[in-house]
Amino acid sequence: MNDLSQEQQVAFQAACRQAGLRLTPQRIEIFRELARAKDHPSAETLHRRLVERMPSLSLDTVYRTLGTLASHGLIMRVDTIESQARYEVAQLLHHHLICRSCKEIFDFQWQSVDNAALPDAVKSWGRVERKNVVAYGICNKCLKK
Amino acid sequence: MNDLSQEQQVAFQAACRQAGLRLTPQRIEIFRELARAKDHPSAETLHRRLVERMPSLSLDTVYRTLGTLASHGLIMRVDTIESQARYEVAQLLHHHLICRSCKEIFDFQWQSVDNAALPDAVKSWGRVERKNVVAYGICNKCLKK
DNA sequence: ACAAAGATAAGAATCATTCTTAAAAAAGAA
DNA sequence: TTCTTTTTTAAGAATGATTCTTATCTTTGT
Repeated sequence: MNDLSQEQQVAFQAACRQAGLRLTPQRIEIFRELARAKDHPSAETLHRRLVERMPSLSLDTVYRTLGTLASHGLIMRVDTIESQARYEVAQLLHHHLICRSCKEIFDFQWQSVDNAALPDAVKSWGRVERKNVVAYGICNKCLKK
Repeated sequence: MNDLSQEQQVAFQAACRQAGLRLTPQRIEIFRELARAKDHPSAETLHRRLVERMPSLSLDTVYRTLGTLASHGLIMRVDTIESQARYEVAQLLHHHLICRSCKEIFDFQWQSVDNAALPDAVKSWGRVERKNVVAYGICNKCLKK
């Protein structure tokens, strides 16, 4: 646990208080595990990892907590065409590259898109809050198989 | 049914043959309905519409057919964070604007992104096949509520 | 028209997620 | 601290979306 995650943890706790969410060991551990994970895990994957440390943690709590945190903007649900929902801690702006074969999700930055204004046709649609690129392809590992 | 959809239909049938997929009335109607729809419908929505014309059509066939056509690239499954899968006919390159409130999906074009090369960091990842922007916000209809 | 392979309908089964309920824990007040 | 109120949790039932199984029917090439 380095300074960054320490800081992230403190920020998380402050954000919970501000949102009127109680700080429970479950929420703290679920957030910590998600922040540490780099693979945009599903509820089930997170639960599998956490049960080692918190044997009584229920899968339902993981689902419920991820939903709660996402609805308060503390974490993000990732856009995918998979059947299982996957999550990530809302980090600095980034985009996703998804392997059609192994489903691994790779984060990348693309500031020219971040800074670009959306086309005029979109202006009359409503209020746009965020925009992300989702690219699909086959990663090198899978290409070699 | 105008010339465009007529043409689209012929192209669909040719693509099925080429892919070794048999041309059944179910597949033809499912594709036709999806091509006509502008709302990126789910399997259930499509089934509801089609049953009027094809009373014996099973929901399972709609699911199966959408899966088959998507795996052959004839249609696309849309990236969303919804629980139901939604589909669209693979049209000319476009992007999506999704309303967080009513879930309506609006298509738009953004050629500067289409033509832009991905950042260098991505080049070593593998083979990228497509890239789409997914923007979230609240549409005007919902803002007025 | 005929055989072989593929596709469909119906319903059972499965997977992912949410709901229900009673018990346990957090936060604020005394 | 202890009490009180309200939230959160665990467990398992329930639901929603999708897929599988099987027997029957169709398409397609001959």
